[in-house]
Amino acid sequence: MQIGNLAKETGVTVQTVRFYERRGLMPQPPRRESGYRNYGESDLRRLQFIRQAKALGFSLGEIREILRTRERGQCPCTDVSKMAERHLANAEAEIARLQRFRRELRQALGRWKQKPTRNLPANAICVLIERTMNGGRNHGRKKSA
Amino acid sequence: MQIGNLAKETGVTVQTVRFYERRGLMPQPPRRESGYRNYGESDLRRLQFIRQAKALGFSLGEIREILRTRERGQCPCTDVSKMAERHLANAEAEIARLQRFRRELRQALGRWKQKPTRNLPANAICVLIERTMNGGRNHGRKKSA
DNA sequence: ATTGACCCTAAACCGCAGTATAGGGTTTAC
DNA sequence: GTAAACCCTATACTGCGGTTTAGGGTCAAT
Repeated sequence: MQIGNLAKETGVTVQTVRFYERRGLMPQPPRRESGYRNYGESDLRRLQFIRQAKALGFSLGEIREILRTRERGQCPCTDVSKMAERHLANAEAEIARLQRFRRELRQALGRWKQKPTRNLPANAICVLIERTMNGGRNHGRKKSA
Repeated sequence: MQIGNLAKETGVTVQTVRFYERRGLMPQPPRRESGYRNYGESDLRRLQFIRQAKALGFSLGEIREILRTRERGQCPCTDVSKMAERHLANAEAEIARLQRFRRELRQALGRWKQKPTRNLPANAICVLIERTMNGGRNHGRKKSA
């Protein structure tokens, strides 16, 4: 199989396949006399695996280590489950962060819609943003560095 | 005020202040004969504004445009509220994406814990990841490109 | 007059995961 | 025999928001 077929089958570009090879995720395949890469079925499965792992949040570095472990004949699943637990924790932290962020944005927008900018003080830049300082209402303290 | 004081007051580094100047977010302040930048109170407010806008999800490019609008004497709040609505929509899409992602990871981990890898088929790489292909259960069809 | 803390510029580098460009060779069909 | 469609390498560039490095100059106190 040529690199173009492999790429088409898995939904990546030809450059990406070569990029994965440079990064050590895809093997250096045998070549024809012309220098063309020659891939087989296992390369197809491998590339599909890479896509799926990426979709589950694994970085290319992690995927490379998973594949290397497997190449040494070991089962990478225990390591993988640890990584997955970490991704899960990260996702949860990120969801929480985004929810706080969403709340803050909603409050800022809500306040501004209730009372759209009438007279902007000369030293103000944008009330919508400035009113969110100090926790959204003006009774907080500035975090000291 | 020297750049170091300004930086300390606002919790950024000196390099970041200079970086914001290059990017057009901070003004080119007057200099002493030695070349030292000399900042005033309005620069302090401006940098605090930049920090807060960044915390609300505005990019440096957006913040620059907000500040430019204000410098032309206009009120940027209407533009800002449009940007904020967009950030809100993005945040919501991202929350939804992360929630789907979290569910998929949880399912993958749950399945694997129920049935930790016994015998890995020779052509498999990692069941934990491979079982998530085709929608998590093996009765789907591969998405055709 | 020297030490230490501060300041200056220009330019390169970081992570991440590719994407693009330049300049060339091969294969296949007509 | 030539044109289209494919392949090759090496290198640079993207976005984002800075950070780091190299190589200096200035200011205050001692």
